[in-house]
Amino acid sequence: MKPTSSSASHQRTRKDHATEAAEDYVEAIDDVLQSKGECRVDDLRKHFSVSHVTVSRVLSRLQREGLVRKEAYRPVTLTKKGKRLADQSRERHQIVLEFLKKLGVSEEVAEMDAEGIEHHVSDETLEVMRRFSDGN
Amino acid sequence: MKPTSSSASHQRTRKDHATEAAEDYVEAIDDVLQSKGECRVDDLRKHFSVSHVTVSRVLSRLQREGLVRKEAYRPVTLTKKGKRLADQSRERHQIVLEFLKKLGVSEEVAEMDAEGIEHHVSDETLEVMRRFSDGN
DNA sequence: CACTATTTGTAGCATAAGCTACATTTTGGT
DNA sequence: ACCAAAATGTAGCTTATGCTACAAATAGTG
Repeated sequence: MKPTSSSASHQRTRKDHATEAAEDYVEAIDDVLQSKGECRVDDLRKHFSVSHVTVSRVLSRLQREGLVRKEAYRPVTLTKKGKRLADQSRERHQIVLEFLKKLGVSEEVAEMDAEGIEHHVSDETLEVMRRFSDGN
Repeated sequence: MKPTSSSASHQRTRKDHATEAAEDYVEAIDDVLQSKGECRVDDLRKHFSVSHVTVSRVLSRLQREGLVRKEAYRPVTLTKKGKRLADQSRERHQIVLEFLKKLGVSEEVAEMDAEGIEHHVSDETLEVMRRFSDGN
């Protein structure tokens, strides 16, 4: 179970879409937890604009992977591993977002693009972005 | 058949993974066509490091969508629509790549990141990147 | 407490992309 | 021309995400 991207066995597609989803979900869960105290399937359903069924199934997978805790009809919580991933994801997100805004991209568009881009930026590029946003 | 992203019916996930694949494929096909004169399933198999079966199935979908032409055991060609998409994709790719390099990201990493990023950059951001690369 | 509305779960279907195994067609070499 | 190698195709399975429809649990209200 190595998320190394260029693994051996199955899957593929730069960084795995599954991993992207995991990052998006833990990030969203963490956000909801911080703003409302608890996070329900329905919160995520609204957040991602998908059916509750899709949310439910993704959460099951994330639970299998040890990122979230879930009991039927109860709120969702993040494991330590999930919280760590959420923090990392949010940090990447913030760096990309800040960078885009500093670059001159409008607030709304920067927000949208950051969500798509954050999963595809290497550590090197991220560092360059951070420096750019800071002193330059 | 609107690629508007926030459509009504099914699908989802920012910009559709299917669309990303389409862009990657027509871009790759066009590259191979330019460098070798013809493009075979096997060329794409190597390019994407997937099985020939996967390539074959994706090509069938792209044919359904009117992007490529395909006959059993023959080389693949691009339709006008496919060629147009390839050109657009390559242009985006080049802009992102140039931008990253100008930013200070190393050649190899810039190349890798550009592939991931190009599908998630809005026209606005792309324009900002272009300007940055040009005069600044 | 009961009844309804909301939330979540399950079943079952679709599409996309990944694979292996096996069949078929082309190509290449003698 | 023939036979083996390489390239493609097909069948069939997997995982991931999307949906609708229907069932079950929780919550809210009189």
